[in-house]
Amino acid sequence: MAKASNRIYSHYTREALELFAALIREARLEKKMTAQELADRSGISRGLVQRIEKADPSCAIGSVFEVASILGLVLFDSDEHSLAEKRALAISKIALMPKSVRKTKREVDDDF
Amino acid sequence: MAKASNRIYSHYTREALELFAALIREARLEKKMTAQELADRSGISRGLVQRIEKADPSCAIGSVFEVASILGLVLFDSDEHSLAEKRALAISKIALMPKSVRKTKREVDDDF
DNA sequence: ATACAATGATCTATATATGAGTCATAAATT
DNA sequence: AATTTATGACTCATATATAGATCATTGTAT
Repeated sequence: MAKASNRIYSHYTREALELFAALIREARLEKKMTAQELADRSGISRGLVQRIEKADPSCAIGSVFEVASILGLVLFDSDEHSLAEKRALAISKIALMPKSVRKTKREVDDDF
Repeated sequence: MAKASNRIYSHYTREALELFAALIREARLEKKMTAQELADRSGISRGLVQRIEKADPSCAIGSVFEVASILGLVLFDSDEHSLAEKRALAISKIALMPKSVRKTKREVDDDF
């Protein structure tokens, strides 16, 4: 068996994973697609689709996003900006920031 | 080397991955956290943080979400409903749907 | 200008995710 | 009610992601 990997995840992470999994399964059923079909179209195995729909944290993020994409799920809630725009925006913002973080003696980071 | 896995991903998937990666790096720099620090707090290695920030599709989704969670990134844009609420909603919706998809002779699924 | 710490890149070894089956059960259509 | 397909659960073999180094370089701060 896959041994379930005894890693620990935050509550938030688990819930996000479970929501994502539920959205995927919901979309698949809505589109009346079998797990096998979805697997084929996504270029992965049926077993992996099953694990994705069970919110297995060890699945490759690329596979999960691809499945979501095939199902037409909207990632990162595109409201005003498109996905590409948001990406470009974030990247240009990063360009303006210090490229590496320097730990001075100034205690831990207290930015709140 | 990791051999980069020659899998193919949709354009949408790639952009989503890159946006996610950018948001993570941006948040880390904003919080003045070193890659090592983020790795420690997330329970992963620095190398993995690097790959995540480079939008490597093969990273485990659990690790990526955990990193995002540590950085306080909001997954699935919680507007009206909380993450948990959305999850519960999706799950109860699934419960009302047919549990398995049946392929009749009625051509492929033409739902558009 | 110098020092030092963080990053990026790369390598190796090990753990483990994934694909490819199989089987039993559940559930949808007839 | 009977049939047949999709699903869920499991096993095994193999590919590969990950941790854990090290080293060169870049960037920050003094």
